[in-house]
Amino acid sequence: MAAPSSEVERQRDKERTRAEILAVATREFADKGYAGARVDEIAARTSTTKRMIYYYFGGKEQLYVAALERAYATIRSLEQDLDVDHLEPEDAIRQLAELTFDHHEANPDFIRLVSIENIHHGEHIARSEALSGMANPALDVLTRILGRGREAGRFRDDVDALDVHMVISSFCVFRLANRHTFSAIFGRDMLDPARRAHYRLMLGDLVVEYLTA
Amino acid sequence: MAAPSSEVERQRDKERTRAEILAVATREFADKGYAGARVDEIAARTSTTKRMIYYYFGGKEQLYVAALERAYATIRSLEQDLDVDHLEPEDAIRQLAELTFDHHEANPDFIRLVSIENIHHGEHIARSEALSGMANPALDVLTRILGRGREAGRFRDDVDALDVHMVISSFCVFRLANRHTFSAIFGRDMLDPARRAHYRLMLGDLVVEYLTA
DNA sequence: TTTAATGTACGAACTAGTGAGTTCACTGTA
DNA sequence: TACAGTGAACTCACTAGTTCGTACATTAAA
Repeated sequence: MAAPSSEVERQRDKERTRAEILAVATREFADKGYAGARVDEIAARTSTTKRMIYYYFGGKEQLYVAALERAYATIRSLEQDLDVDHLEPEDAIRQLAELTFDHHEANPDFIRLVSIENIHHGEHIARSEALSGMANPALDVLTRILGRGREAGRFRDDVDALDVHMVISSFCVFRLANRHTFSAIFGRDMLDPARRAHYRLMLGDLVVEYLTA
Repeated sequence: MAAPSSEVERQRDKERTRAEILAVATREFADKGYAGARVDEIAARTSTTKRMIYYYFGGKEQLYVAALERAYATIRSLEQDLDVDHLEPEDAIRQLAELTFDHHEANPDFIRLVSIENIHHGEHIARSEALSGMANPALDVLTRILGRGREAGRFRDDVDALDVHMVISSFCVFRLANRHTFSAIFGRDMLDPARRAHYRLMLGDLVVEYLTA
Protein backbone atom coordinates (compact mmCIF):
# COMPACT_ATOMS: atom_id res chain seq x y z
CA MET A 1 0.00 0.00 0.00
CA ALA A 2 0.90 3.67 -0.23
CA ALA A 3 3.44 5.35 1.98
CA PRO A 4 2.68 4.32 5.54
CA SER A 5 5.75 6.06 6.85
CA SER A 6 4.93 9.59 5.73
CA GLU A 7 2.41 12.10 7.06
CA VAL A 8 -0.40 10.55 5.07
CA GLU A 9 -3.44 9.04 6.80
CA ARG A 10 -2.21 8.86 10.33
CA GLN A 11 -4.69 7.34 12.71
CA ARG A 12 -3.15 9.05 15.68
CA ASP A 13 -2.63 12.69 14.95
CA LYS A 14 -2.28 15.11 17.81
CA GLU A 15 -2.83 18.21 15.71
CA ARG A 16 -5.70 16.79 13.76
CA THR A 17 -7.51 15.66 16.90
CA ARG A 18 -6.96 18.99 18.64
CA ALA A 19 -8.11 20.94 15.61
CA GLU A 20 -11.23 18.83 15.19
CA ILE A 21 -12.21 19.23 18.83
CA LEU A 22 -11.64 22.98 18.59
CA ALA A 23 -13.72 23.32 15.45
CA VAL A 24 -16.62 21.40 16.89
CA ALA A 25 -16.38 23.23 20.21
CA THR A 26 -16.41 26.60 18.45
CA ARG A 27 -19.65 25.71 16.68
CA GLU A 28 -21.20 24.32 19.84
CA PHE A 29 -20.26 27.24 22.11
CA ALA A 30 -21.28 29.76 19.46
CA ASP A 31 -24.59 28.01 19.09
CA LYS A 32 -25.54 27.32 22.70
CA GLY A 33 -23.44 29.64 24.82
CA TYR A 34 -20.95 28.56 27.43
CA ALA A 35 -23.40 27.19 30.00
CA GLY A 36 -25.69 25.79 27.34
CA ALA A 37 -22.96 23.87 25.52
CA ARG A 38 -22.46 20.25 26.60
CA VAL A 39 -19.09 18.57 26.73
CA ASP A 40 -20.65 15.22 25.89
CA GLU A 41 -22.36 16.75 22.89
CA ILE A 42 -19.12 18.26 21.63
CA ALA A 43 -17.40 14.90 22.06
CA ALA A 44 -20.19 13.12 20.22
CA ARG A 45 -19.79 15.42 17.23
CA THR A 46 -16.09 14.69 16.91
CA SER A 47 -14.56 11.46 15.69
CA THR A 48 -12.83 11.17 19.06
CA THR A 49 -14.05 10.95 22.64
CA LYS A 50 -14.69 13.18 25.61
CA ARG A 51 -11.55 11.87 27.22
CA MET A 52 -9.52 13.62 24.54
CA ILE A 53 -11.09 16.97 25.32
CA TYR A 54 -9.81 16.71 28.86
CA TYR A 55 -6.52 15.28 27.68
CA TYR A 56 -5.81 18.16 25.31
CA PHE A 57 -7.62 21.10 26.84
CA GLY A 58 -8.04 20.28 30.51
CA GLY A 59 -11.70 21.13 30.87
CA LYS A 60 -14.77 22.84 29.52
CA GLU A 61 -13.63 26.34 30.44
CA GLN A 62 -10.18 26.01 28.90
CA LEU A 63 -11.76 24.59 25.77
CA TYR A 64 -14.04 27.61 25.57
CA VAL A 65 -11.11 30.00 25.99
CA ALA A 66 -9.17 28.13 23.31
CA ALA A 67 -12.13 28.45 20.93
CA LEU A 68 -12.41 32.17 21.70
CA GLU A 69 -8.69 32.71 21.15
CA ARG A 70 -8.72 30.87 17.85
CA ALA A 71 -11.74 32.85 16.65
CA TYR A 72 -10.03 36.16 17.43
CA ALA A 73 -6.81 35.00 15.80
CA THR A 74 -8.71 34.09 12.64
CA ILE A 75 -10.34 37.50 12.38
CA ARG A 76 -7.08 39.29 13.09
CA SER A 77 -5.25 37.38 10.39
CA LEU A 78 -7.97 38.36 7.93
CA GLU A 79 -7.42 42.00 8.81
CA GLN A 80 -3.73 41.70 8.06
CA ASP A 81 -4.09 41.85 4.30
CA LEU A 82 -5.56 45.30 4.24
CA ASP A 83 -3.66 47.70 2.04
CA VAL A 84 -5.39 51.00 1.47
CA ASP A 85 -2.54 53.46 1.91
CA HIS A 86 -2.58 54.25 -1.79
CA LEU A 87 -6.25 55.30 -1.77
CA GLU A 88 -7.77 58.69 -1.05
CA PRO A 89 -8.79 58.89 2.64
CA GLU A 90 -12.52 58.72 1.83
CA ASP A 91 -12.10 55.66 -0.33
CA ALA A 92 -9.72 54.07 2.16
CA ILE A 93 -12.26 54.46 4.98
CA ARG A 94 -14.98 53.09 2.79
CA GLN A 95 -12.91 50.06 1.85
CA LEU A 96 -11.94 49.41 5.45
CA ALA A 97 -15.59 49.58 6.49
CA GLU A 98 -16.65 47.24 3.73
CA LEU A 99 -13.93 44.77 4.59
CA THR A 100 -15.14 44.72 8.20
CA PHE A 101 -18.69 44.33 6.92
CA ASP A 102 -17.66 41.32 4.83
CA HIS A 103 -15.56 39.70 7.54
CA HIS A 104 -18.31 39.92 10.11
CA GLU A 105 -20.87 38.52 7.75
CA ALA A 106 -18.56 35.66 6.83
CA ASN A 107 -17.82 34.81 10.46
CA PRO A 108 -21.08 34.70 12.40
CA ASP A 109 -19.63 32.26 14.93
CA PHE A 110 -17.03 34.83 15.89
CA ILE A 111 -19.71 37.45 16.52
CA ARG A 112 -21.71 35.02 18.60
CA LEU A 113 -18.68 34.01 20.68
CA VAL A 114 -17.97 37.66 21.37
CA SER A 115 -21.59 38.21 22.44
CA ILE A 116 -21.37 35.20 24.70
CA GLU A 117 -18.10 36.38 26.19
CA ASN A 118 -19.72 39.74 26.94
CA ILE A 119 -22.60 37.99 28.67
CA HIS A 120 -19.90 36.58 30.91
CA HIS A 121 -18.57 40.10 31.50
CA GLY A 122 -15.46 39.37 29.48
CA GLU A 123 -13.93 37.48 32.36
CA HIS A 124 -12.13 34.98 30.16
CA ILE A 125 -10.81 37.43 27.62
CA ALA A 126 -9.51 39.62 30.42
CA ARG A 127 -7.54 36.70 31.87
CA SER A 128 -6.22 35.45 28.53
CA GLU A 129 -2.77 36.84 27.79
CA ALA A 130 -3.14 35.82 24.17
CA LEU A 131 -6.22 38.00 23.78
CA SER A 132 -6.11 40.93 26.17
CA GLY A 133 -2.90 42.19 24.59
CA MET A 134 -3.77 41.33 20.99
CA ALA A 135 -3.71 44.58 19.06
CA ASN A 136 -6.02 45.18 16.16
CA PRO A 137 -4.14 45.68 12.88
CA ALA A 138 -7.19 47.39 11.41
CA LEU A 139 -6.76 50.07 14.04
CA ASP A 140 -3.30 51.05 12.83
CA VAL A 141 -4.59 51.29 9.28
CA LEU A 142 -7.46 53.43 10.52
CA THR A 143 -5.13 55.72 12.42
CA ARG A 144 -3.10 56.35 9.27
CA ILE A 145 -6.18 57.02 7.14
CA LEU A 146 -7.56 59.46 9.69
CA GLY A 147 -4.21 61.22 9.90
CA ARG A 148 -4.05 61.66 6.12
CA GLY A 149 -7.65 62.87 5.96
CA ARG A 150 -7.09 65.41 8.70
CA GLU A 151 -3.84 66.70 7.22
CA ALA A 152 -5.66 67.31 3.97
CA GLY A 153 -8.32 69.19 5.92
CA ARG A 154 -11.01 66.81 4.74
CA PHE A 155 -11.74 64.92 7.97
CA ARG A 156 -13.03 66.26 11.26
CA ASP A 157 -10.59 66.05 14.14
CA ASP A 158 -12.83 65.45 17.15
CA VAL A 159 -12.73 61.65 16.86
CA ASP A 160 -9.94 59.13 17.07
CA ALA A 161 -9.43 55.82 15.32
CA LEU A 162 -11.05 53.85 18.13
CA ASP A 163 -14.22 55.94 17.89
CA VAL A 164 -14.48 55.28 14.17
CA HIS A 165 -13.71 51.63 14.66
CA MET A 166 -16.51 51.51 17.21
CA VAL A 167 -19.03 52.96 14.77
CA ILE A 168 -18.08 50.49 12.05
CA SER A 169 -18.12 47.55 14.44
CA SER A 170 -21.45 48.62 15.93
CA PHE A 171 -23.13 48.51 12.58
CA CYS A 172 -21.60 45.23 11.45
CA VAL A 173 -21.98 43.46 14.77
CA PHE A 174 -25.55 44.59 15.37
CA ARG A 175 -26.62 43.39 11.97
CA LEU A 176 -25.50 39.88 12.85
CA ALA A 177 -25.86 39.67 16.60
CA ASN A 178 -29.35 41.13 16.86
CA ARG A 179 -30.91 39.87 13.70
CA HIS A 180 -33.26 37.43 15.42
CA THR A 181 -34.98 39.84 17.78
CA PHE A 182 -34.90 42.53 15.10
CA SER A 183 -36.59 40.23 12.64
CA ALA A 184 -39.16 39.05 15.19
CA ILE A 185 -40.14 42.59 16.15
CA PHE A 186 -39.83 44.49 12.88
CA GLY A 187 -40.25 41.69 10.38
CA ARG A 188 -37.09 42.63 8.51
CA ASP A 189 -34.22 40.22 8.00
CA MET A 190 -31.04 42.29 8.16
CA LEU A 191 -29.17 39.45 6.48
CA ASP A 192 -31.48 39.21 3.48
CA PRO A 193 -29.11 39.00 0.48
CA ALA A 194 -31.37 41.42 -1.40
CA ARG A 195 -30.59 44.10 1.16
CA ARG A 196 -26.89 43.38 1.52
CA ALA A 197 -25.61 45.90 -1.02
CA HIS A 198 -27.84 48.57 0.48
CA TYR A 199 -26.44 48.08 3.98
CA ARG A 200 -22.87 47.88 2.74
CA LEU A 201 -23.21 51.16 0.92
CA MET A 202 -25.07 52.67 3.84
CA LEU A 203 -22.22 51.91 6.22
CA GLY A 204 -19.66 53.53 3.93
CA ASP A 205 -21.83 56.62 3.48
CA LEU A 206 -22.48 56.81 7.20
CA VAL A 207 -18.82 56.88 8.17
CA VAL A 208 -17.58 59.02 5.31
CA GLU A 209 -20.34 61.64 5.62
CA TYR A 210 -19.72 61.86 9.33
CA LEU A 211 -15.96 62.27 8.95
CA THR A 212 -16.16 64.81 6.14
CA ALA A 213 -18.93 66.91 7.68
CA MET B 1 -54.06 48.21 66.26
CA ALA B 2 -54.13 49.97 62.91
CA ALA B 3 -56.32 48.86 60.02
CA PRO B 4 -55.73 45.15 59.60
CA SER B 5 -58.45 44.99 56.99
CA SER B 6 -56.84 47.33 54.44
CA GLU B 7 -54.09 46.72 51.90
CA VAL B 8 -51.35 47.36 54.41
CA GLU B 9 -48.73 44.69 55.16
CA ARG B 10 -50.29 41.64 53.70
CA GLN B 11 -48.30 38.51 54.29
CA ARG B 12 -49.91 36.68 51.42
CA ASP B 13 -49.87 38.79 48.32
CA LYS B 14 -50.13 37.21 44.90
CA GLU B 15 -49.01 40.28 43.00
CA ARG B 16 -46.17 41.08 45.33
CA THR B 17 -44.80 37.54 45.20
CA ARG B 18 -45.09 37.35 41.42
CA ALA B 19 -43.44 40.73 41.00
CA GLU B 20 -40.60 39.84 43.33
CA ILE B 21 -39.88 36.59 41.52
CA LEU B 22 -39.96 38.40 38.19
CA ALA B 23 -37.59 41.13 39.36
CA VAL B 24 -35.07 38.66 40.74
CA ALA B 25 -35.38 36.42 37.68
CA THR B 26 -34.73 39.36 35.36
CA ARG B 27 -31.50 40.19 37.15
CA GLU B 28 -30.43 36.56 37.26
CA PHE B 29 -31.16 35.79 33.60
CA ALA B 30 -29.58 39.07 32.49
CA ASP B 31 -26.52 38.25 34.53
CA LYS B 32 -25.99 34.57 33.76
CA GLY B 33 -27.93 33.87 30.59
CA TYR B 34 -30.77 31.38 30.27
CA ALA B 35 -28.77 28.18 30.67
CA GLY B 36 -26.47 29.74 33.25
CA ALA B 37 -29.26 30.98 35.51
CA ARG B 38 -30.33 28.62 38.27
CA VAL B 39 -33.90 28.29 39.42
CA ASP B 40 -32.69 27.46 42.92
CA GLU B 41 -30.55 30.58 42.93
CA ILE B 42 -33.45 32.76 41.82
CA ALA B 43 -35.61 31.22 44.54
CA ALA B 44 -32.92 31.80 47.15
CA ARG B 45 -32.76 35.50 46.28
CA THR B 46 -36.49 35.95 46.77
CA SER B 47 -38.33 35.88 50.06
CA THR B 48 -40.37 32.97 48.73
CA THR B 49 -39.53 29.45 47.59
CA LYS B 50 -38.75 27.61 44.38
CA ARG B 51 -42.13 25.94 44.52
CA MET B 52 -43.76 29.33 44.07
CA ILE B 53 -41.86 29.93 40.85
CA TYR B 54 -43.42 26.80 39.41
CA TYR B 55 -46.75 27.69 40.98
CA TYR B 56 -46.87 31.11 39.32
CA PHE B 57 -44.88 30.70 36.13
CA GLY B 58 -44.94 27.02 35.33
CA GLY B 59 -41.24 26.53 34.69
CA LYS B 60 -37.84 28.05 34.01
CA GLU B 61 -38.57 28.78 30.38
CA GLN B 62 -41.89 30.50 31.03
CA LEU B 63 -40.23 32.55 33.74
CA TYR B 64 -37.57 33.65 31.29
CA VAL B 65 -40.17 34.62 28.70
CA ALA B 66 -42.10 36.57 31.34
CA ALA B 67 -38.93 38.46 32.27
CA LEU B 68 -38.21 39.18 28.61
CA GLU B 69 -41.75 40.41 28.00
CA ARG B 70 -41.68 42.68 31.01
CA ALA B 71 -38.31 44.13 29.96
CA TYR B 72 -39.61 44.97 26.48
CA ALA B 73 -42.79 46.44 27.90
CA THR B 74 -40.74 48.71 30.17
CA ILE B 75 -38.64 50.02 27.30
CA ARG B 76 -41.66 50.54 25.08
CA SER B 77 -43.47 52.51 27.75
CA LEU B 78 -40.42 54.76 28.08
CA GLU B 79 -40.54 55.45 24.35
CA GLN B 80 -44.15 56.55 24.59
CA ASP B 81 -43.40 59.99 25.96
CA LEU B 82 -41.47 61.17 22.96
CA ASP B 83 -42.79 64.39 21.50
CA VAL B 84 -40.56 65.96 18.87
CA ASP B 85 -43.08 66.91 16.20
CA HIS B 86 -42.59 70.58 16.98
CA LEU B 87 -38.83 70.47 16.33
CA GLU B 88 -36.93 70.91 13.09
CA PRO B 89 -36.22 67.48 11.51
CA GLU B 90 -32.50 67.64 12.34
CA ASP B 91 -33.16 68.49 15.98
CA ALA B 92 -35.94 65.94 16.19
CA ILE B 93 -33.66 63.17 14.93
CA ARG B 94 -30.95 64.23 17.32
CA GLN B 95 -33.35 64.22 20.26
CA LEU B 96 -34.72 60.80 19.32
CA ALA B 97 -31.20 59.41 19.08
CA GLU B 98 -30.24 60.87 22.43
CA LEU B 99 -33.34 59.49 24.08
CA THR B 100 -32.49 56.03 22.77
CA PHE B 101 -28.93 56.53 23.98
CA ASP B 102 -30.18 57.43 27.47
CA HIS B 103 -32.72 54.61 27.65
CA HIS B 104 -30.22 51.97 26.69
CA GLU B 105 -27.66 53.22 29.14
CA ALA B 106 -30.26 53.27 31.91
CA ASN B 107 -31.44 49.73 31.17
CA PRO B 108 -28.43 47.47 30.82
CA ASP B 109 -30.43 44.41 31.88
CA PHE B 110 -32.73 44.90 28.93
CA ILE B 111 -29.78 44.98 26.52
CA ARG B 112 -28.35 41.85 28.09
CA LEU B 113 -31.66 39.99 27.87
CA VAL B 114 -31.92 40.90 24.21
CA SER B 115 -28.37 39.64 23.61
CA ILE B 116 -29.22 36.43 25.40
CA GLU B 117 -32.41 36.01 23.42
CA ASN B 118 -30.41 36.41 20.21
CA ILE B 119 -27.97 33.75 21.34
CA HIS B 120 -31.03 31.52 21.49
CA HIS B 121 -31.92 32.55 17.92
CA GLY B 122 -34.90 34.55 19.13
CA GLU B 123 -36.94 31.39 19.54
CA HIS B 124 -38.86 32.65 22.55
CA ILE B 125 -39.58 36.13 21.23
CA ALA B 126 -40.82 34.61 17.99
CA ARG B 127 -43.29 32.43 19.88
CA SER B 128 -44.46 35.15 22.26
CA GLU B 129 -47.61 36.84 20.98
CA ALA B 130 -47.05 39.68 23.43
CA LEU B 131 -43.67 40.45 21.87
CA SER B 132 -43.58 39.46 18.23
CA GLY B 133 -46.40 41.84 17.40
CA MET B 134 -45.37 44.65 19.71
CA ALA B 135 -44.78 47.68 17.54
CA ASN B 136 -42.15 50.24 18.35
CA PRO B 137 -43.62 53.69 19.05
CA ALA B 138 -40.24 55.25 18.34
CA LEU B 139 -40.53 53.96 14.79
CA ASP B 140 -43.69 55.95 14.08
CA VAL B 141 -42.04 59.08 15.39
CA LEU B 142 -39.04 58.38 13.21
CA THR B 143 -41.19 57.87 10.14
CA ARG B 144 -42.82 61.27 10.66
CA ILE B 145 -39.48 63.04 11.17
CA LEU B 146 -38.01 61.45 8.05
CA GLY B 147 -41.09 62.44 6.07
CA ARG B 148 -40.82 66.07 7.16
CA GLY B 149 -37.10 66.18 6.45
CA ARG B 150 -37.56 64.73 2.99
CA GLU B 151 -40.43 67.04 2.11
CA ALA B 152 -38.24 69.99 3.03
CA GLY B 153 -35.55 68.58 0.77
CA ARG B 154 -33.12 68.35 3.65
CA PHE B 155 -32.97 64.56 4.15
CA ARG B 156 -31.83 61.90 1.70
CA ASP B 157 -34.53 59.53 0.52
CA ASP B 158 -32.68 56.26 0.06
CA VAL B 159 -33.27 55.07 3.64
CA ASP B 160 -36.41 54.29 5.58
CA ALA B 161 -37.22 54.66 9.27
CA LEU B 162 -36.15 51.12 10.07
CA ASP B 163 -32.70 51.71 8.57
CA VAL B 164 -32.19 54.80 10.69
CA HIS B 165 -33.51 53.05 13.74
CA MET B 166 -31.02 50.29 13.09
CA VAL B 167 -28.11 52.71 12.99
CA ILE B 168 -29.13 54.37 16.23
CA SER B 169 -29.73 51.04 17.97
CA SER B 170 -26.44 49.63 16.70
CA PHE B 171 -24.47 52.40 18.30
CA CYS B 172 -26.36 52.37 21.61
CA VAL B 173 -26.53 48.59 21.93
CA PHE B 174 -22.91 47.99 20.97
CA ARG B 175 -21.71 50.48 23.55
CA LEU B 176 -23.39 48.47 26.29
CA ALA B 177 -23.42 44.92 24.99
CA ASN B 178 -19.79 44.77 23.88
CA ARG B 179 -18.15 46.95 26.45
CA HIS B 180 -16.33 44.09 28.19
CA THR B 181 -14.51 42.64 25.21
CA PHE B 182 -13.97 46.14 23.81
CA SER B 183 -12.41 47.24 27.07
CA ALA B 184 -10.27 44.10 27.35
CA ILE B 185 -8.88 44.47 23.84
CA PHE B 186 -8.62 48.22 23.38
CA GLY B 187 -8.39 49.35 26.97
CA ARG B 188 -11.19 51.86 26.58
CA ASP B 189 -14.31 51.79 28.71
CA MET B 190 -17.17 52.90 26.47
CA LEU B 191 -19.25 53.58 29.57
CA ASP B 192 -16.73 55.89 31.20
CA PRO B 193 -18.83 58.89 32.38
CA ALA B 194 -16.09 61.21 31.15
CA ARG B 195 -16.71 60.03 27.60
CA ARG B 196 -20.49 59.94 27.77
CA ALA B 197 -21.16 63.41 26.38
CA HIS B 198 -18.73 62.77 23.53
CA TYR B 199 -20.49 59.59 22.45
CA ARG B 200 -23.92 61.14 22.80
CA LEU B 201 -22.95 64.04 20.57
CA MET B 202 -21.18 61.71 18.19
CA LEU B 203 -24.31 59.63 17.68
CA GLY B 204 -26.39 62.70 16.89
CA ASP B 205 -23.77 64.00 14.45
CA LEU B 206 -23.44 60.62 12.83
CA VAL B 207 -27.13 60.27 12.05
CA VAL B 208 -27.79 63.89 11.11
CA GLU B 209 -24.73 64.23 8.87
CA TYR B 210 -25.66 61.02 7.12
CA LEU B 211 -29.27 62.05 6.56
CA THR B 212 -28.46 65.58 5.39
CA ALA B 213 -25.56 64.59 3.14
C1' DT C 1 9.96 -1.55 25.58
C1' DT C 2 8.43 2.77 26.66
C1' DT C 3 5.31 6.30 26.19
C1' DA C 4 1.94 9.15 24.07
C1' DA C 5 -2.71 8.80 22.62
C1' DT C 6 -7.22 6.86 23.06
C1' DG C 7 -11.59 4.34 24.60
C1' DT C 8 -14.90 2.70 28.29
C1' DA C 9 -17.29 2.91 32.21
C1' DC C 10 -18.42 5.14 36.09
C1' DG C 11 -19.32 8.47 39.99
C1' DA C 12 -20.19 12.70 42.58
C1' DA C 13 -22.53 16.83 42.32
C1' DC C 14 -25.90 19.41 40.52
C1' DT C 15 -30.55 20.81 38.74
C1' DA C 16 -35.24 21.20 37.05
C1' DG C 17 -39.31 19.84 38.48
C1' DT C 18 -43.00 17.60 41.71
C1' DG C 19 -45.92 15.18 45.45
C1' DA C 20 -48.07 15.93 49.39
C1' DG C 21 -49.36 18.38 53.00
C1' DT C 22 -50.07 23.16 55.63
C1' DT C 23 -51.50 27.93 56.60
C1' DC C 24 -54.13 31.80 55.82
C1' DA C 25 -58.01 34.86 54.48
C1' DC C 26 -62.45 34.92 53.50
C1' DT C 27 -67.50 33.41 53.04
C1' DG C 28 -71.88 31.82 53.97
C1' DT C 29 -74.67 29.99 57.64
C1' DA C 30 -76.84 29.19 62.10
C1' DT D 1 -70.83 36.28 66.47
C1' DA D 2 -69.03 31.76 66.28
C1' DC D 3 -67.54 28.48 63.09
C1' DA D 4 -67.17 25.00 59.51
C1' DG D 5 -66.00 25.06 54.65
C1' DT D 6 -63.16 26.44 50.76
C1' DG D 7 -59.69 27.68 47.66
C1' DA D 8 -55.59 30.28 46.98
C1' DA D 9 -51.00 30.90 48.64
C1' DC D 10 -47.38 28.67 50.57
C1' DT D 11 -43.61 25.10 52.68
C1' DC D 12 -40.82 21.04 52.77
C1' DA D 13 -38.66 17.17 51.24
C1' DC D 14 -37.76 14.41 47.55
C1' DT D 15 -36.61 12.34 42.81
C1' DA D 16 -35.40 11.46 38.18
C1' DG D 17 -32.34 12.85 35.08
C1' DT D 18 -28.32 15.35 33.63
C1' DT D 19 -23.46 16.87 33.41
C1' DC D 20 -18.67 17.58 34.31
C1' DG D 21 -14.90 15.17 35.21
C1' DT D 22 -11.87 10.92 36.07
C1' DA D 23 -9.96 6.10 37.12
C1' DC D 24 -8.56 2.43 34.64
C1' DA D 25 -7.65 -0.32 30.74
C1' DT D 26 -5.91 -0.46 26.00
C1' DT D 27 -3.68 0.47 21.65
C1' DA D 28 -0.57 2.50 18.34
C1' DA D 29 3.81 4.57 17.55
C1' DA D 30 8.84 5.72 18.48
